[in-house]
Amino acid sequence: MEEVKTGVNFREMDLEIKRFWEERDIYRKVKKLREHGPEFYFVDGPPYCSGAIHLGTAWNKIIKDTVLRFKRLQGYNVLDKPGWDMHGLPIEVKVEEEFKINSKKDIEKKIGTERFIEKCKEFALRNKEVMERQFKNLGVWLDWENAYMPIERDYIETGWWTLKKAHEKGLLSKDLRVVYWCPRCETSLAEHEVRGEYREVVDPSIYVKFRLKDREDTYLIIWTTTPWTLMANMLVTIHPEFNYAYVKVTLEGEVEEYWIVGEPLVEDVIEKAKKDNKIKDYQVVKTVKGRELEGLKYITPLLEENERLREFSKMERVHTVALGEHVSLEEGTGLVHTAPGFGEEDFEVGKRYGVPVYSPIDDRGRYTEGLWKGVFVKEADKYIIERLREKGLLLAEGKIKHSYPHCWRCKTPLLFRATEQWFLKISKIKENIIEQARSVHWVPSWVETRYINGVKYVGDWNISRQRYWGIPLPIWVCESCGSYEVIGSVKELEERMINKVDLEDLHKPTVDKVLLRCHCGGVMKRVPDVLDVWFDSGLAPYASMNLRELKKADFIVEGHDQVTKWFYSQHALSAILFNDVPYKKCMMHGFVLDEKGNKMSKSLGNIVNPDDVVEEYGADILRFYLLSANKVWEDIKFSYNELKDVRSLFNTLWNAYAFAVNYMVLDNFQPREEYMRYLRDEDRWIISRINTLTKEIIEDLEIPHLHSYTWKLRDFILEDLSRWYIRLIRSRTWRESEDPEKLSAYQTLYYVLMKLILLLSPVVPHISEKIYQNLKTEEMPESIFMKSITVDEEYIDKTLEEEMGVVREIVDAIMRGRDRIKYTLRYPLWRIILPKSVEDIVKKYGHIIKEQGNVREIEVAEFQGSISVKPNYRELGKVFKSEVPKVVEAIKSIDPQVLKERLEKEGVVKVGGYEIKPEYVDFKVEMPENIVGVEFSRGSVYLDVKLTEDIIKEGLMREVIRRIQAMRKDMDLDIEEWVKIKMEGVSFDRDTLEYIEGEVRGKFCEEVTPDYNKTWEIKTPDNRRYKVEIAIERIKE
RNA sequence: AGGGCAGUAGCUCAGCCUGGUUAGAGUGCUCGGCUGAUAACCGAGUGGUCCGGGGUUCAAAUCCCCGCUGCCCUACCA
Repeated sequence: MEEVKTGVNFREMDLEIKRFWEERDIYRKVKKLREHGPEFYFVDGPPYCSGAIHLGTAWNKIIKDTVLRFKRLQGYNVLDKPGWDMHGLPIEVKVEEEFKINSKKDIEKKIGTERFIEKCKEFALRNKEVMERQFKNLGVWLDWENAYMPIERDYIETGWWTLKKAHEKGLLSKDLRVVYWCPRCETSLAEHEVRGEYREVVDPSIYVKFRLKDREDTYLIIWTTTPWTLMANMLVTIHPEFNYAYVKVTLEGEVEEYWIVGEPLVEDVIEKAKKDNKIKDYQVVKTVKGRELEGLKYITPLLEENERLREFSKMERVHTVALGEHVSLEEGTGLVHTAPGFGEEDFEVGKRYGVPVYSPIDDRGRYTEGLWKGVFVKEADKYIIERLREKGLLLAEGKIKHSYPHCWRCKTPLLFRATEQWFLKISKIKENIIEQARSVHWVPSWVETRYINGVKYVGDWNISRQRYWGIPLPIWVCESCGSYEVIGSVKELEERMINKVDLEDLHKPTVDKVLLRCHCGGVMKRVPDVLDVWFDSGLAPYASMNLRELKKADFIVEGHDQVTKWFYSQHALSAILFNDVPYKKCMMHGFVLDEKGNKMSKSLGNIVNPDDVVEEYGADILRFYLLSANKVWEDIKFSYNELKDVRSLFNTLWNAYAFAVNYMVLDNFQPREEYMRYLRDEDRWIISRINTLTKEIIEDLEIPHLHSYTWKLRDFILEDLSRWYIRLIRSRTWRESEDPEKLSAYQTLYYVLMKLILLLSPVVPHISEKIYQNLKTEEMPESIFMKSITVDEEYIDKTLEEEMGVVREIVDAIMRGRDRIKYTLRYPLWRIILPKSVEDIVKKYGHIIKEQGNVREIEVAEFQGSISVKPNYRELGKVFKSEVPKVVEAIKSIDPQVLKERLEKEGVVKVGGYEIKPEYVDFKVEMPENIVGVEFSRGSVYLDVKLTEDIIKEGLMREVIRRIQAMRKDMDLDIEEWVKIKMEGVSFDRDTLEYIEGEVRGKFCEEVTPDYNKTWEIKTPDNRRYKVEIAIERIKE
């Protein structure tokens, strides 16, 4: 053990400890040590290689590191591969920026796919390095050298294997589907790319009349915000269960028409129509259920403008009324214009009715047919509106502000367009997924609801992307017969390929070159698509280990944005392959927001860089802060003030540790079991406390409830250790070197600190290791992380813990009372009176109360005074329910003193017809004004102040000691340094002087050559004033 | 629009599951005290429409319903 300086710099310490771990290869040694322990399989949700971590990703890894360090302390062999998300559009975009290009055409024509891919790879790897360094700076111990990377051959192969399996199970399909399409980037976008990209836009809002084919005066009224989709209208969908009204409308010139509108919306529609139409009168003439209208044939309004629509209308079910549950009566007319080529729900309805999926636009969003061929569809809106007006089919026109998806890259409003894509048919196994989700241990538990609700709404998973940087789809299509095959491994591919391609790397464009022979004799070429990046990370549970079987993760944890993303994507794949969920326990954490609760973002300029925080405070302070600022599933408002609170907490810990060690060093203390024989009550108390704490913390970390874990540690450090235990043993530490009571205090401190730092080590690994390195003996393991976390049950004494709690309350009450009457701690209290309820406690721990409260006598007696009664509502409520107020009235109607005595004698007392039992009431002694009484949980403490000469003298003595000590401190003397003191203005007897000398390490002399002198004013409680001059001289060697 | 979570002191948060009459802690501010581990600590004061409105109950921060606000997720409601 070596002496410890206070005023610690946690950042310097954490760098020192990181060096220590590095030089001694501690991480590997710890892994090795736990090699044969029970396995704990952790799967890291891979962060995207964007180039820099933020506080949220820092928090994420700190949670993981803390939990895993704890599992290791429990002896588990933790599988702890980190992972990286490396493919995908975000990196492609960055690389496009580097090349100063921005279209697919440029990639293929100007740069070349090969060079482009090469650059993406470089970019991902470079970012990975930067982020890895940042994670390491936080003290995160993961198996960085063996991290999983989806760009590696094995990983890609696992992806192929997965798809092949899915195919074999009939869960892979090629379908025409409506997808998001960016007309500027000329590509489809994935659902997740659209998330968070909804913005408010103003669109046209029009009501259109669709005339029925067989009745010239009857119209279906529809509402739409995308007039351009009318060019592909196929159906009008209505709800089968809703009521639809035939409204007889009388227009200018006595023209009568019938409008079919959802019944509750009639007035609404008429109101809207009034603006552009002279409606003289209207009347609902008939109401029918939606299903009765099914099959009605109508004339689509843009029939003349699009040749193709005319062809389609000859088909039986085209341009008829269809039924759909998705129709609502919230807005519009209750009738929905349906264009299967331009909308997901429309597509579904269209499929059910077997009408063509008609999507007459090109990659850039321009019509490929019809009157406005070549015009960008949004541009065509106004022409269409005009045309409808001319044709008399426009009922009303307006604007609507609503949220609409945009391209996250170029901010262009997206279109919906039917294209051919590859899908995993989640719809077929959705019920299984939901069922499996119920077997997961979710933290917090309501994530289950959220997850399941999320899954309920997901459709089939579109896994194909018309992009470059991703796992290539292992699907080859025959150019002659159109059949396709899914390849499950590199070996299989090599066996099948009919040309010669080096398959070292499996990305585009390499695999694109591979040709296979079809059974029909034709040549098969790979589909050009790559996989959605969410497929990459979804593979992680087995691909990270290169497995071909399910290995359920014991634990995963990610932010709340991942509930419907990674929690789902990996489950979906495992459900397809193994019919099971790939994790047992799944925890969700929140986001880190700025101080005001805003999201941290570049545009707001409020981003806090974790590296900067670590640089200023050290990694441990940030770690503890992030795990204690809130419950893990709630968001954290990042605050430097709270970070400072954490720093001061660890300052306190450090000072407690320095206090202990410095005295131990001074006395050359060596820890020994045998000193445990001399334990005093307070020692046994804190030893019990630390073991209770250990037990509770193990439970908290098992869940894991990291907030209770850190909160309990904080309370222990501040309340139990620093503010109480050290205060109690202070006097024992000044004793001479061989005093067993001092040694037992040291032994206790040693034991407690060792246990404490072990509990702290998962969250503050550097500080704990630093303390451990100084406290450890030769025989102990090289690093704190090689130790095991255990509870010494035999030291737990619950009664002692409770009783000590009461002792502390009493002492605190004494302090409060003293404060109230301005009677300082330096003057002894002649006597205090405590109630009978704490008689045992006084008997056992009276000495502590006396010492801490500076009390001479404790008397145990019931204070005689007027009594008041307080009803115990909880108890009364149980018995009397609604009678409670009457019972309370009855209780209050009799003299409390009488009630108390009778209850004591008779047990049960009848008042006003109610039986009153002792547990129904509490009695309280009212204190007269002139008595100093202070309440605590078991009654009151009464302070009896009597100023005798003797008491004043003792107080004066303490006044003097305190001042000399203050002067020593001013002089910056070492604790053991001796001084000469000259004192004038107050006198003491010989014994007192000697006592003072002992307390302050000084000798009173007649003459000194002062190094420091000072005059003090002392006022005693009996209002005597002393002017005391004190001069101190250092004694030099 | 639907789902989940949150709303309590100037600020950060406990308490709510399991209802009990004086709603807590830390921090901030004011005043006082203590101190040879502590830029620490202790005490007093300051500070609350427990988001709003209904309901259940003898009793609601707590349970129920309806709203409002914020965050996340889902969503082309045409």
